[in-house]
Amino acid sequence: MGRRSDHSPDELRELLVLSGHALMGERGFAKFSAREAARRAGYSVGTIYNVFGGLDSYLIAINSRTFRQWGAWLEAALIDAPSDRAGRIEALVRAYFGFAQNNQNVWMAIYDHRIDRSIEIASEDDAAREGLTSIVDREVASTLGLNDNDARRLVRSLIATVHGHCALWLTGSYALLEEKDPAGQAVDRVLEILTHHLTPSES
Amino acid sequence: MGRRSDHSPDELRELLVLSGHALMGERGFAKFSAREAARRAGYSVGTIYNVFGGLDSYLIAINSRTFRQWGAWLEAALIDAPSDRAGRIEALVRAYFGFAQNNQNVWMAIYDHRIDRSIEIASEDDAAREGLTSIVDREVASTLGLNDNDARRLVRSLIATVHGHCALWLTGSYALLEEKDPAGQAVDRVLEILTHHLTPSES
DNA sequence: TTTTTAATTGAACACTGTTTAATTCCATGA
DNA sequence: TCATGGAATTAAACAGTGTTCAATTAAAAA
Repeated sequence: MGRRSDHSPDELRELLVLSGHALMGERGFAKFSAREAARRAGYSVGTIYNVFGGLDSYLIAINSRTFRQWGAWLEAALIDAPSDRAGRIEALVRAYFGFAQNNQNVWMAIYDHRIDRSIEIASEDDAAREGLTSIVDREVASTLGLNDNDARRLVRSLIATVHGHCALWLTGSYALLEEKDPAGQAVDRVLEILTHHLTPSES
Repeated sequence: MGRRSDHSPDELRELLVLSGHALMGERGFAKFSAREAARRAGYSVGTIYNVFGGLDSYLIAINSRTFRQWGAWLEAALIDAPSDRAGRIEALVRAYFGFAQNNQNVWMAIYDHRIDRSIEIASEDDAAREGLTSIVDREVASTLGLNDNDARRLVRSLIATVHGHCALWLTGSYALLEEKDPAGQAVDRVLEILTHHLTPSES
């Protein structure tokens, strides 16, 4: 069992997040077990409560790791993307789907974990979430002839549009059960929406 | 405790679905307990396994009830809706959101319950799910100048679009945290998309 | 070296879902 | 009317879970 000289507080925190994230990837949210995650890290459950204060905060930390990986995945995809607007949008949406498909369990865990509004999320975890939308902000909003606030709202609405397709697809929900290319549908919808928000000179 | 003369098999099935549905509404999927649902119906857990064969089938039956209520809610909203196309679409989307907001726990349980692909859903439960999309089919697809298959795909993509807004909103996800009128955003996106798929004479 | 302080554990508690032997009840036949 | 066969129902057992907290252990301070 772990001795406190084995790891600094930060190392221990990281170690637990790593083992928890790996377990989440194997089992998914429904079958996740904090006991098992601690066991695999070489510690006992209590340590998780010491380090994170509670299960919710631990799960938030695990999901934050997913958010950071997701952001990096999108950035990587944008490097190889074409330079025209439609091409970049398509690359972004397909990368969104690609990450979700290649990391189904941890991706879905983000939305499976319902956080009570009373619990406040640490600024570091908040940043991980914000990082993702800021990529889309940078990629989409700046090209639109809208004031900042309208652009912000539109970007978030576009994220919701893509999310809806991805979520219904990966959860195997009825609506998209027979759809062969959900990402393609999402791309089409996003581009259709965007043409409505371009100034004439941009279209 | 329940005696078998108290209820016919069908009545018992219905009784258990009712108590389970009520409990789901109170507690939500994460805190749902089959034991407690059976207890409130006046039976013990084992009865649920007898009647439904397993927890998954029980949850499917509970969610089917939600689907039927949801469908009825939409139909009711369409009766009072204006007769112009945009007005009816808006009424439909807002009713979609309205049901979800007024029945948060049971609505989310639909998507929280991940059904293993191996488990087959009874035709009755399938119909409950299909009923919902068929409402949108009837309301939207027939007005479009598309062949049947394209219209089907588009309708499902529109459902995914609305679902994404509703899901991110109700789960309190980051993207829509500050959005005051998520339903309005969904309506706008749907209408923007639809104008792309209308024949010139319809627009 | 002893004392203090903090990290870590392990056990207890009240719950789950799931299975199965035992019980209880009902309908049928004598 | 009463016994019996069979089906509905239960209770108990099992292996887990999250959560808390006294007891223990190890490192740091004195």
